[in-house]
Amino acid sequence: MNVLIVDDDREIVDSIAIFLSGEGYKTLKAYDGIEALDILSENEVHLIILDIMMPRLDGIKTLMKLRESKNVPVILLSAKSEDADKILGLTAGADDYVTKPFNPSELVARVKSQLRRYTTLGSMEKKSGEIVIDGLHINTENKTVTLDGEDIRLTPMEYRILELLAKNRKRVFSADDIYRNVWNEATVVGDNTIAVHVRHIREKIEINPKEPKYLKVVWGIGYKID
Amino acid sequence: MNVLIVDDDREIVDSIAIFLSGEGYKTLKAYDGIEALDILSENEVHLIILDIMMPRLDGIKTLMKLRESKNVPVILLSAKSEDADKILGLTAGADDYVTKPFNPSELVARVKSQLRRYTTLGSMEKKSGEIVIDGLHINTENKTVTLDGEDIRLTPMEYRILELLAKNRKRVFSADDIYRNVWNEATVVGDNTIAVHVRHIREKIEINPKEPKYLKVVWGIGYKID
DNA sequence: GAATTTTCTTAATAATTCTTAATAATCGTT
DNA sequence: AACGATTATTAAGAATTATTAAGAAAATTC
Repeated sequence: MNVLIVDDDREIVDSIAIFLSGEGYKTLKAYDGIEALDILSENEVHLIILDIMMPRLDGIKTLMKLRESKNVPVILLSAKSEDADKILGLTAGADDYVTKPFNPSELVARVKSQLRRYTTLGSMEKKSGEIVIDGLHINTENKTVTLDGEDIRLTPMEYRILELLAKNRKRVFSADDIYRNVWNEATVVGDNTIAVHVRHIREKIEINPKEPKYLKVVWGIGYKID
Repeated sequence: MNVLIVDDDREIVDSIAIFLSGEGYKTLKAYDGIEALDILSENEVHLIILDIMMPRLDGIKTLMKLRESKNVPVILLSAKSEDADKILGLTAGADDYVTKPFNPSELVARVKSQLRRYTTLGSMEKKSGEIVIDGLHINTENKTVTLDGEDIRLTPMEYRILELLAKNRKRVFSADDIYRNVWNEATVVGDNTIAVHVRHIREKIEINPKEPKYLKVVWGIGYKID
């Protein structure tokens, strides 16, 4: 992993470089914004540590310039701890903001944190996109359901109810719980909607709806899958 | 975008919620780690703001637990500004660390910063002019689309709708939203135009338009690609 | 300016969700 | 075990929303 360190104070650049090298990162150095952009255009850079106060081209302007073409994580560095500056920096496209003087270990931790998201990206959602309950497979990525290999066509509402119960096996949901989770609103009194949906789901995923294997009733309370 | 706020101090939770709601985020609330994990298992959460000091299950333990299955961005919140705590938190899998008392606007800026990386995902390298969704490649430079290598001929209007949805994956657009974005004007009542265009796009990019892989319907709301 | 393509309109059809009501199962009480 | 009360299941259909087909209107191309 290559980290570009940008600051007009060479001592700071060097000391940061030493800490990062110790953690196994390759470091590149620049001493103002123009130099930083030059290096960026020629090298592969995975993260940038960018000081704000610099001659020629300051950190914020550099950040805005590089954001036109690159999407690499940027940690801003600044002597000012003013909130307004932090907000400005973060709004301009920074991923983090550290005020000087800083603890080198904290900076290293923040570098690692940003890069971790880079490397483990893509799996923003659940790590496993599939819930398996015996023959019932629920793919939460493409919202598809198969039963013993056979594709099951569920309506959107039916799918959401099934996914809710499948995600929380053994937990019992009352009709009202389901309503809240799926519709995001309280139940209307004397409502039978959930029961109807449950029936439809059962018709599709149960061989014998009278003796449900998956979607079971808990009398007086609600429904569950276990 | 849904943000889960976790803190045993209800006042803090409520005030953060107010600020985030003002920015258009949906908020969910929990008052300890156990509650947080419950909510996480049932809801789609895009970012978590997590206090460290909490009864029952503290923030760090909660973070470690949820990292077993989820990869959602987490901003830690703590009264302690000790470097050691920050480092511990960041190492445990947090994406950011904010100390109390904090400036609400700064917190909002950090939330936006974390979510920006989430939404503009995939394009870690140069902002390539290409959107890739499985076999579907959309070249925003020359406005061309290919499906599994095959060239797809879309009309200008169809292309603009597809690009809009593809650029904002997972986001649901109502017919009116699409109208506003593509035509820059409000929808006429009782209009079916969007549905027809969607159908045409589907005919071209979906192998089986009945079971759309890319351009999906969200019943009662609109369309999306995810 | 004729031919072609693209966009929009209309209307019929299909799918999904919700409501209602009748029936069946379960439970607690006697 | 019989009873009434409660709760669940089921069926049928109404209301809502989406899909589809066909063709008219508008724009573009040659």
